[in-house]
Amino acid sequence: MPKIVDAFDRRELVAQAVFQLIGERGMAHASLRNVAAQANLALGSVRHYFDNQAELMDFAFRTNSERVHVRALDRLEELESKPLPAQPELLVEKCAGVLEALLPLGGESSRDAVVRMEFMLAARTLVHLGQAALDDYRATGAVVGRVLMQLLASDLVIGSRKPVDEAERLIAVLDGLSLRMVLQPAWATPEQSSATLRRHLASLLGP
Amino acid sequence: MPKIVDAFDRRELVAQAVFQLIGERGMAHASLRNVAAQANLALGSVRHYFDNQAELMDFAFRTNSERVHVRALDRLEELESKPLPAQPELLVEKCAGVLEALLPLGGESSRDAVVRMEFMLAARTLVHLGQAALDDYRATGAVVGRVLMQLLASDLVIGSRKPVDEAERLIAVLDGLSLRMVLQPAWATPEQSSATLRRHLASLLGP
DNA sequence: ACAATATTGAAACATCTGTGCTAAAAAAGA
DNA sequence: TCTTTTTTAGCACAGATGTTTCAATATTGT
Repeated sequence: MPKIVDAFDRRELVAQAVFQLIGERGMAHASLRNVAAQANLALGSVRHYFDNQAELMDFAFRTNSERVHVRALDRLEELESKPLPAQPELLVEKCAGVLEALLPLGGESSRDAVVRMEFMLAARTLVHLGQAALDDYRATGAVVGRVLMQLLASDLVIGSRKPVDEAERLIAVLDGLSLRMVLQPAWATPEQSSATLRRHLASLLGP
Repeated sequence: MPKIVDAFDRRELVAQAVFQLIGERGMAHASLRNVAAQANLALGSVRHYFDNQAELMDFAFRTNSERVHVRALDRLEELESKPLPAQPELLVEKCAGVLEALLPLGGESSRDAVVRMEFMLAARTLVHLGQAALDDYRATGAVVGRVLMQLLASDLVIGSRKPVDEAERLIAVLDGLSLRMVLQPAWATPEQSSATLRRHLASLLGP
């Protein structure tokens, strides 16, 4: 029997190369040849693990989406496992900590968010990425929804806010902050966005 | 002297073709040949009015950006020219009317917003579009800032909100709503986004 | 050592891209 | 009508892309 290279590892290594290329030079430069070069592989090798470019892109998209949401879900489950803090400030802090996993606040999460945005926009016209985009949307919707439940359940909430409405607004805030940091990182700093997110969450509790 | 075709009209006609292509098939398909075909022109003709593809894209970007902001500024100046309504509901309605010019709520504004988003993301890696993207950001920042001034000046505002902070948040809401409608028009309807925007504005006045 | 087969490498093909260059067509002044 | 100059059209080139095809390499079980 021949050499057995763990196919999963190999595919993820190629996906990493895709992320690097998209992050630094944009989706247009994520060609098979560029990806192969970035991963130090031959074009034939890449095509041995992925039948199509479409399959490669779908895999990379889903891998990226999973990375982001796993980060958020880890923090979320840690939040849900403990009793909620009684003070509003602490509660806001906890919830913001979860949601910040969805923002490009530096390090790995920054490149992930950029790549995710590129994939999302690409999925608008590349039909074979449509399902992955839908799955991504559902995943972030679930995260935001669960965080919001924690907030609104803590009888600290003022007035009668409809959870669905506030989820819609909170998702908009998150997407907007994310978009701005991706497109104009010089203008939208992590500290600024972080603070804006916290202010928004606080405004859901106090007036 | 030869035939004199109004160069401005011609350039805008070509830009229209660019918008159509980007809106329907994405930035990647906005090649010179596709643009020429879409505009019923020969490749040589397009190149007669634009030296580069870079120049064409820059012109199209700025034309698109101008369309969006002119729509908003028209409504804004009409708002600023009259005394502010005393009732909170009417004030919110007026301000929302201005800001809705920045959202893809159907008709021409929908395609404009989609195209604008594609250009913005493209400008992240295409350096020759960087300046146009910056100018666009400044323009929407100015619009949002002026609308917010109207709101906060109307001694209806509750608590002590810092205008800069609220501008940041409002821009995020607008960008987020816009992004979602562009990427998932089936999930984010105009009515929904419109309502969310109004709720956000109302929350700046009442608790 | 040998054979089987996953893995790699490379060449070729058709298509598309931006750009440079040249020449035809067309229209308005003389 | 003739001339001038914009406008249009088309060819050609070099480069890049996805895909197909086929041969060479390398590694593991026997």
